[in-house]
Amino acid sequence: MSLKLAEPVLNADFYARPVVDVARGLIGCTLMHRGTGGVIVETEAYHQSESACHAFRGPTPRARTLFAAPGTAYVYFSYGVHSLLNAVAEPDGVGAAVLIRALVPTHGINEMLQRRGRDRHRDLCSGPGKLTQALAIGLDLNESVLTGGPLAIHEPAADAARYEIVSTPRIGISNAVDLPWRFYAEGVEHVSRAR
DNA sequence: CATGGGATTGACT
DNA sequence: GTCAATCCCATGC
Repeated sequence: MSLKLAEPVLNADFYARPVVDVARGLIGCTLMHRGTGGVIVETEAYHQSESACHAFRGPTPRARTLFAAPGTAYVYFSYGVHSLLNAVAEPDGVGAAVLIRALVPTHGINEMLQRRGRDRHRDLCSGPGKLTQALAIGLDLNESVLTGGPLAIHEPAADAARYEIVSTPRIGISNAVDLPWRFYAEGVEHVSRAR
């Protein structure tokens, strides 16, 4: 298996756009970390202007990363159990990011199955905490660059399937529940399931 | 400094 | 359907 994908890594210009556009644009792209990865099929947008975003109260120690340069990885720890991965968007100084919520596993599947301790493909990366476990993405990668580091997101292949993108309210939040800022690829089995 | 909650998941009733 | 796990960090005194 090759270590690198043929498709180019998304650059800072891709991320330096309105966060909702970036969230839609990331559907179909491939997230890779050291030989493991998959195609992004579910995302959510967060922006400092709305109260569900960690950046809503300004650049606190945790939220500081959200204000970093576009294409920075924002990784934080949730429920004392899971790391969650976001891609920082919008120009430098604006607090906004896209939460990566689900992948179709494509690379290093055996390794990911081992890390997850389960044998069902469908459960490998079908949630924000699952995919970080499968790809071994931890807090050490917070503030790392997605545009030229071990963690990277690649453009879709030219012959990749074109997904129909559906938008819904975001999952698991108690503020700004009305905004339809969750995006997923319609009909894909690896999208996170409603509880 | 003490306290409370959370962009979740898996196990169990 | 219900609940515990488990820790970072935001908030308030």
